[in-house]
Amino acid sequence: MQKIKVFNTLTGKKETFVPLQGNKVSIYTCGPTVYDSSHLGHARMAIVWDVVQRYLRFAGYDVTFVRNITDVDDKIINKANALGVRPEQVARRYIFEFWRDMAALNVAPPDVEPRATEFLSQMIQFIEGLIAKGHAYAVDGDVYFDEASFENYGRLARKQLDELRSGAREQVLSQDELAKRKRHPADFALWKGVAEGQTGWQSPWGLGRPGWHIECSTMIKAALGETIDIHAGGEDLIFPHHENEIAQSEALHDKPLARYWLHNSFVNVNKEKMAKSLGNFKTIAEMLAVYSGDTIRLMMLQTHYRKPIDFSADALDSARQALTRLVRAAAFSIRPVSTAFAPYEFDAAEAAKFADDEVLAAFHDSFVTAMNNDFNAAEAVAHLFALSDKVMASEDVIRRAAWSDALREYAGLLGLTLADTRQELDAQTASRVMDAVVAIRQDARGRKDFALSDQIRDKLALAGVNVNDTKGGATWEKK
RNA sequence: GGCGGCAUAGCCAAGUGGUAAGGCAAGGGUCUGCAAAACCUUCACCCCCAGUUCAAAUCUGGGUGCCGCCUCCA
Repeated sequence: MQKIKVFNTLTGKKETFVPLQGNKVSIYTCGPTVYDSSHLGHARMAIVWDVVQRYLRFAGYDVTFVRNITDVDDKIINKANALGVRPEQVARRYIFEFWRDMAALNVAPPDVEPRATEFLSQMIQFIEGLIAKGHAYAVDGDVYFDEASFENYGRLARKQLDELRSGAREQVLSQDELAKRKRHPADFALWKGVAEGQTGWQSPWGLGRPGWHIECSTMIKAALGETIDIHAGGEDLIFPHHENEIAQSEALHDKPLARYWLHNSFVNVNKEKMAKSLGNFKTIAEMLAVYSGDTIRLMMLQTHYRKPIDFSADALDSARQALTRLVRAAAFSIRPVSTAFAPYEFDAAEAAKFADDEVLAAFHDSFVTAMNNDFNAAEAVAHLFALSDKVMASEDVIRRAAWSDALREYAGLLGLTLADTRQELDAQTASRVMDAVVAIRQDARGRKDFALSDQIRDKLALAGVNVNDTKGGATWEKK
């Protein structure tokens, strides 16, 4: 078993990863709120935890990876109201879009993908449990978590409850109604009452909707249990989202929610966080129209996951260029390219063969050493380039193929397909190529070189394209 | 204001005590009708100041600049 070090936000240190039970590893990450298209920031999050999940399986762990879908949310409801459709329709549309984006980025689907709407009764039970233990209180159809009743509040984000007070009070002043209801300004909603006719569910406190944080606590419990190994997400979720999850779950269960808290940094634009609210985002679909999933992934992985990435076309162009070199080297592999949208599995039997080759044994060691150090994919990628150099420089056909196989296998561990698309023409390129051929033929005709122009037309016909000479010039069409 | 983080070549970036991975770009060379690819090759005293140490990009203190969280947010 590999000795993997991970940076734990809870302690602020790198720690040796030890699962709770043997080699079983439970991971939960907060998935998308499906009210709009996903942008590159979401792509980074998905890619980072996809790689972690893949690497842990590679390292021999029996991983259960859970990523939820938040399909109950004010933003979804607002959008549905604006469009005059039902909230489920908004959610469904963006769930499909999210899945499509993930597939294009070769992000393996999670083992379990719970949706908030499937867990309403469990959430209500969870809240009832908190009230019974004196950690929550109901007021006029709302239920709030009583932060003063949970002494560890603020431990993850390193915040003191009294420090929060000043900031929170300003919020509350503008919301008099809330101020009257809450015991402490920083208390957060577990359940929010809504008026008849609005989107909501029946509960002991009347019609209402769950608060944002309770769904994750509830789904973690349902899918993985009361204590999980790894809880991961974007660093902006540390506070208040993850802090509140801890408060809810630990207040109810009296045991740690997660042993390791891992957080990824952002994608920035001009050194500012890419965010919906700032309007500086690029959607995944927009970028996929220009760059391949592999290119986007390589760009993301060349920076360590806890460091911000400044987004730029330059960075993507650079990654595309670099990727081409890996693809060329991987093309010597005789192994099939797998781009199936399926849970990742490392081919251990195949990899065992690599150990007989000293070049590959050394490569394996350096790759694993890099990844064991808090998933340093940037360094691991550097080793891929070193291996691809060896492939390209080798004249031993047998070894070259073996090295290329390994390149593809380990790249796959990082989620890179290295699919060779160098000779796949998109419609636009094909059209330009035809224009070029037709122009050359026109030149030949201009010189009355009919032997050449007829040869071009015949060969194109064999290739499935008819050229038609008209008064306005030559046109072409597929047969 | 409180808390946390970052500062490495033209650009991006890894590296937590022993004298700087990798990618992009650029220059030289081999090959080549030309070009591309490939191969060989060149390119950094690590923001500033002080300190600890035989030894610091790496540790400590101070400074400067930038970012994130404290409100929805990956």
